[in-house]
Amino acid sequence: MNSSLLLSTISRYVSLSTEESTQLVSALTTKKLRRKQFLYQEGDIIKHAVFVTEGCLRSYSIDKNGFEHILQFAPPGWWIGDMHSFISQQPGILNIDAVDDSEILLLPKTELEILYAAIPKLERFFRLIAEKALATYQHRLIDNLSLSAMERYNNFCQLYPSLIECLPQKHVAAYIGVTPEFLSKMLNQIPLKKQV
Amino acid sequence: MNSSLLLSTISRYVSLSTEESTQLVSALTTKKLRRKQFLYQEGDIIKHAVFVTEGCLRSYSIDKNGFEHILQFAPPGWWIGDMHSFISQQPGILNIDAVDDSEILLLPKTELEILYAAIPKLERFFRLIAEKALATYQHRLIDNLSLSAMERYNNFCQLYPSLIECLPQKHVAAYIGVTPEFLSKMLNQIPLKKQV
DNA sequence: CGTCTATTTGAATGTACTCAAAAGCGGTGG
DNA sequence: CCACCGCTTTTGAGTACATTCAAATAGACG
Repeated sequence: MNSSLLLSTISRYVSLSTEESTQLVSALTTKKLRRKQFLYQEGDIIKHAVFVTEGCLRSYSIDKNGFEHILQFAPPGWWIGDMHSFISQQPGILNIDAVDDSEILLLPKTELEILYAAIPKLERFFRLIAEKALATYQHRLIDNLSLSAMERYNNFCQLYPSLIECLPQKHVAAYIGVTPEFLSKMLNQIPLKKQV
Repeated sequence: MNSSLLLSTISRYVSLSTEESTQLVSALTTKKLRRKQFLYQEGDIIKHAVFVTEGCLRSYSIDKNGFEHILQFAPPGWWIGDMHSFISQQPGILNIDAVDDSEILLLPKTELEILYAAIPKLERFFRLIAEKALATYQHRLIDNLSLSAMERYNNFCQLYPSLIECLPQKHVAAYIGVTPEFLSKMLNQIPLKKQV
């Protein structure tokens, strides 16, 4: 199983002993996902913490008009999930699927609770990454409230340069909060404006 | 010191022994804030976890055009802060001030680190509230991406019924992401539309 | 009362959306 | 290898939602 990426990620925050690492890894299962394959759909209860080792997943909601709004992309090394469903064990509002063929590690919530008791450092790790994710969402919300569509696009390109190359434009649009048509016009009208 | 609200809040997540509670409380300091008084300004480094016991604080950023965008209101029982600055100890982008005359508890980050080592249950508590806050931000972001201004306003009224009564309308506008003028028109044009 | 801030109102403007249709592009099967 | 299919992107015209700027009105507080 390809758990080395997970262990090296954890080691940037806390240092686990060999036994602790082994205990953690033994709680994991691997899963491969085909492009466009669902991992979770709206209404599901999230039973696992999900860590991406290959490919790319995304989480998104579908509004009452049928439009997708993307909350997060998860390339290798990232966690992804519907946090509300995960902590409350109630049906979630997010869909999670694979943008590319992907491989993920699944850590059952029930196992995680046991590991927290056995390995306090693991609880610290999840506290730290929850805090970091919280900071990221705070900034994203501020950006959505204060920046124009073009500024949000530029921001996205700066923050996720590797993603911009591999994502269909409509996914970028659904992340920054505009329609695919508008993003297309916005990007193609830059040269026109400069020529005038 | 009025730490009972903090202790009862914590007890909803983990149960601390009397000694542990005492140890925590001894790390706290109290501070009173007058209406409109700053606790932190953009560029400050957040050195404390801040818990509100009375009144109401808010965190917000000011964009390049001088407009305020409110990230959070914190009535009694809530934590507030610029998480990125708190965890990285770099200058923050948020302003935090008192909406009403308020009283807060300050827990220095340095003390908190010590407490984490001494009281694992406290680390669990902060993990749990970080995860809960994360879930809240995920939903808020989805709402901002998918709902109209009117729907975001109704949402706000439902989620924070006690706040709506005591906040100036322009703060509500700065939270849901519209101009004060537009919120005013929106609220006053409902009856007009219904009369026609 | 007077001052300061918040709210309301109006007209003009702008940003982004809707709907429709065409063009591009990648994969698949004949 | 080409033809076709489905999906993405582009383009255009018309529209809607929200902003800007300005000015009037209302409220709060010393």
